[in-house]
Amino acid sequence: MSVSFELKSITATAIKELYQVDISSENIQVNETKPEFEGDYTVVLFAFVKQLKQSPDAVGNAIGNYLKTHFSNLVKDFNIIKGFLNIVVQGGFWLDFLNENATNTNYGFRPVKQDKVMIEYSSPNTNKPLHLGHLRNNFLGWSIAEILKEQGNTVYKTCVVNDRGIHICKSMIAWEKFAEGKTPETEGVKGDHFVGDYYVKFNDEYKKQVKELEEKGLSTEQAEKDAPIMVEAQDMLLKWEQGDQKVHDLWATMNDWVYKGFDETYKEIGSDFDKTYYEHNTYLLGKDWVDKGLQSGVFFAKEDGSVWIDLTEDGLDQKLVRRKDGTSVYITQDIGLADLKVQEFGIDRNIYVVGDEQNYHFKVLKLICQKLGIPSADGMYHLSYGMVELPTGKMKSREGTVVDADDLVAGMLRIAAEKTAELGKVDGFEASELDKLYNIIGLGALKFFLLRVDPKKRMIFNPEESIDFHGFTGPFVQYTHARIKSILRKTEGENNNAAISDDLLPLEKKLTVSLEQYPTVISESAQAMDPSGIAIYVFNLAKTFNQFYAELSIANAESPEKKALRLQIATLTATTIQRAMHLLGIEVPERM
RNA sequence: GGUCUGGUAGCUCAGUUGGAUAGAGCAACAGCCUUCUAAGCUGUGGGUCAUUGGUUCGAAUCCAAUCCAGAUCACCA
Repeated sequence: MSVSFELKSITATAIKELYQVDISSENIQVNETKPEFEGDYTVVLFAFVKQLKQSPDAVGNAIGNYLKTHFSNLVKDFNIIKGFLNIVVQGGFWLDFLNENATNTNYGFRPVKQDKVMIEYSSPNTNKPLHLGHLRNNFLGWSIAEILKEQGNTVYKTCVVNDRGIHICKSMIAWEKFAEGKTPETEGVKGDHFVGDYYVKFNDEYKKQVKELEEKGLSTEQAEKDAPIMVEAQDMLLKWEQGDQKVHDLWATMNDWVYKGFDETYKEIGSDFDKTYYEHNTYLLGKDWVDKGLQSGVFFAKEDGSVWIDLTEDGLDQKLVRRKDGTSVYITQDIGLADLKVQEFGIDRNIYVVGDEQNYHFKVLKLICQKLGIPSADGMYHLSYGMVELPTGKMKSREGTVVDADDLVAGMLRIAAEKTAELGKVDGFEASELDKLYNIIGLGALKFFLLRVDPKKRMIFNPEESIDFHGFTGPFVQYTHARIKSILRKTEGENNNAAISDDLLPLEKKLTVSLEQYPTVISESAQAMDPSGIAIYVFNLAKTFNQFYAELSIANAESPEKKALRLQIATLTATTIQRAMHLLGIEVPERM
């Protein structure tokens, strides 16, 4: 149990003993004491002085004295300032903590939950390559999966590939018209980019045709509908749905090109999946649920035969679930897929990492699944994240203003290589080791940049300014780890047991207190489905270590006891950095 | 128009269920490498927490209204 949790609990005990008043420990506020005051943790007294009918000073004194006498193993001393009860934790407590955890290479792993959780993330369309927005999605999904695993859950990562539909047909039509038999192999272009280029070509041609029709006097709306290339794409979609062999062959070929490209990108950025669903296999799911819903009265039919659900009582609108011609809409297959996931994996929780533009959709989906009684419907959660925008506004693939994922990653690796070369600290590295290092640093900077902000907030990325390698960044944290490892290499095998000594110095204390909070940070991040708390935490931990490092010598400490103590602190800091960064999908180097 | 987000330093962002004098990084300026890796450390300047009102011992945080930005409300996916 964490110190702050323990303090809440014993404060509740004290209040009960002293005043015979029950206050739940959750309602007691314990903060870290501000640096300008004496103490480690602070109990905020205002919250219950009214209930106890005494002044903050009186209450604080009573509680402080009670804790000091009855919990002397934890509480050493206290002081009260303006309604804040500052508590000094026994120095021995911190030493015990270090002795127990310093060599624990699994520090932070706490199996407190045993749910089966599915996390759907990435879910690309197969008509164009991945871009910066996908990167945010991929990094978030992967990180949340690791965070939930760290809490003991069993996690299945899944990807739903949107491999059918009008957007694919657009690329296909453009390829038929303009490619003259070219392939990714003949052109030496990555498959997803190759297909994406034809998607762009489609839109160029489409725009041209619309303009021509408009000049002939058609309305914009009519021109958009009548443009020959669009008509051809629609026609191709129809043929695909009818199972036309030639169309299916082309579709399969072009999708394969894209998959190959995606696989490369996923490998590069570290995304992986336990199960991949393809939309061409799932888009017909959910039809039986519409019938069941009609029978049970969850859905209702209108006169024209279309099927709806009325969500007005839930504050939403009426929503269509089956067209009058009997065909499915998008949400129908989501219902079916949600059910399929439960059948195949027996999941308790079903998390979707999808952009916030679909907030409404997922609200509806969850309500429908709950009303239909699909198992685990209550465990459905839309991990909604904000769009990544450019200073000029939204990225638009049709207008070529997207930041391409592969380009961005390549750029990050190049910058990592340049900076590393400038600093010249990696003498003796072999070429393969250097490549590995650039990869660790470049991707570390990128992932940290995207994960350090609250997922639900929109974020702005300026391609003109490269992502930083100093300050609140991945490389800063990685560098701190490398520094520690350098010391640990030199002191390997030395006595690593801190003898009992007097009080810790301020920076020794600050680091230790911070280390002790790590498991709590993980559970808060898991609870909030938000990796940014971990990024902020690990940055602050690294920063504190660097202060410690600048002020105190570890290898040449003033006494053997101090050296042992600081080695413990350094060891646990390295472990914590490594594990916390891993939860963000970021590796840390031994040297850099 | 309805619903939902968001608005904090020049820029990018933190700020736990309301708590002490609102914090980081970047950028700017001034210092620190003969001593464990300077991708580091120390210091300085920088704020009407969008606006107005309310709730109370106390509000960036809760409530209401207003302004601004975005998303969404398709027999599209």
